[in-house]
Amino acid sequence: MGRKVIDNPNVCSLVHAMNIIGGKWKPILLYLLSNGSLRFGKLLLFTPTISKKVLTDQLKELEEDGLIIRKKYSEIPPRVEYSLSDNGKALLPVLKALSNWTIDTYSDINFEECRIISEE
Amino acid sequence: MGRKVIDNPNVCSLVHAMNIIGGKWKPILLYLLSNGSLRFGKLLLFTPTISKKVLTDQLKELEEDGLIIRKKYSEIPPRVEYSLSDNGKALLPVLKALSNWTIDTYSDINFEECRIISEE
DNA sequence: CGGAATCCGATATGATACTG
DNA sequence: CAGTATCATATCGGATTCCG
Repeated sequence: MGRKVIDNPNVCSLVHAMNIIGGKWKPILLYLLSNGSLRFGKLLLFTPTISKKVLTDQLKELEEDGLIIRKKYSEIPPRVEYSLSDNGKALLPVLKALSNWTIDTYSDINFEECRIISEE
Repeated sequence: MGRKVIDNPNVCSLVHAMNIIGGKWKPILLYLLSNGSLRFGKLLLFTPTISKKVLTDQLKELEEDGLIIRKKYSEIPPRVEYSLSDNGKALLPVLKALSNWTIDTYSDINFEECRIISEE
């Protein structure tokens, strides 16, 4: 009786990747930041059904994993700007490829009609 | 007071993508099937810490989402073979790109040392 | 052999109220 | 404005048992 060893960095790196960007809102947040920095309130506005707590948690995790940068201005009232790090920017093409695969594969779903609408 | 509409198929397709491949073991299962079909028992063997229930659930979801094909042979004892569908195969380059990004970005982690070992 | 059924704990997500 | 703190709920992942 031998031994089967599956020694594959691809598998393990994928598991790691899913831990990092697998959160429900994380791809959205990264995409929202792809055109420049946004304040906490704007991110909250653009993802309408997210709660403050969850947004805070996910942003904190993205920052800890080095995908976004949090810049706090010591003003009253406080202001915080979030933006993509270089690592976060490097992920955008991958997210784009994943998006394209999804659109091609599930052509019965009209992603054009999927809208996120906020009052401002 | 105007209205802010974020109408982006990229965002929505990404959410859909994460629903489909965001499961803890799904990238692993897809990768394991990249070299050909495998039986239920082999998949269970190659992902040692997974339970039967979770493996069953995840395979069922992957099948329902059209990424894998389940072929059941009416034998005693029963035999079931799982393989990638064309859609599943089309996802492999994306998973590879995600893997590469992860390895490049988190170079402090040695994914080479990450092993999955099973007796057989 | 390849599940299904059941139960359970852990984690993820969410609603609400409060604060510097 | 940008969070904390608290509580509640939902979903996920896992252990065990049973079955054709």
